[in-house]
Amino acid sequence: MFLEIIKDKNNIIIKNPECLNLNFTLDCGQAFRWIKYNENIWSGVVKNKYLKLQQLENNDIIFYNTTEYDFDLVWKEYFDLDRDYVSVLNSYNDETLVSACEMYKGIRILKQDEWEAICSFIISANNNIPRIKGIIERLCENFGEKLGERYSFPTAEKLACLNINDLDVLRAGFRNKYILDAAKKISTKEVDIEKIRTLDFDSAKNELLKISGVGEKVAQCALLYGFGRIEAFPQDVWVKRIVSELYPNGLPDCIKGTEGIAQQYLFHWRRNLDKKM
DNA sequence: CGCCAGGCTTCTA
DNA sequence: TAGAAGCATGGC
Repeated sequence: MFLEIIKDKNNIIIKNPECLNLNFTLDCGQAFRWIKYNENIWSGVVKNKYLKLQQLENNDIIFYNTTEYDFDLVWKEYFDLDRDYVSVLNSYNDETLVSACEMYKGIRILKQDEWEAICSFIISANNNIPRIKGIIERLCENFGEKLGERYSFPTAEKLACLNINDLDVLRAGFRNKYILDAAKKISTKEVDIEKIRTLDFDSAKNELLKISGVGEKVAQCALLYGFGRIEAFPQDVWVKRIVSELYPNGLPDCIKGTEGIAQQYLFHWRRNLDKKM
């Protein structure tokens, strides 16, 4: 998309970006590490980069203490800024989906670190979002590196060296053994992230399914949020609800190829629907 | 207190 | 191959 980027002292500012709303994007259940302070200021850590950013009333987004180099190398990809979301959303002609996109325009699919996405969505299994965030925060505080005011996501190599009971501090219950299995298989490249990047969708998914604790849904999430495969369509209980209520005979044709984006709008819309009732 | 959560593995028929 | 049970923990 067209971006007007301004350097302001140590900050980078995107002027009025099209289809990028931080409050929606950073808190719609795709990434679990963003913390909101007052004044629409958010802090997070991505790939060993601590970031504080803010969206102003006029829609501008300020990346605090960010170099152009880091913006181009890290944040452009992370916020999926090269994708034309306006065209994608305009291509949807399903009534519910159009309505969801109008209400929540500005959600983008974040391109997260692959390992972090795999591990995070293993933790997400049969869990709720507030608790997922807590477990992941404890994972980072206990086993990550201090970065600014936050901690990095621990590497698979770091976690692979731990004993199962070292993970008790997470209070993640039965998921501890899955986290450890994932860390071991990723760090030894028995499941090879670099290779997965090159594979077609089904082969990539089958690689991820070798990890204990990774089933169909977690694999789809890892592919969507970690590997940037926007054709993935993870179905949690909410999306299953949507499919059975609205699309019992199949998904609308208009989402073909961008299922993951449609899924995110529908997911957010459906969850907030229940909250408001 | 009971139901449920961005599910998975294992057991059973 | 399909369906149910069991799982840890805690949000609401």
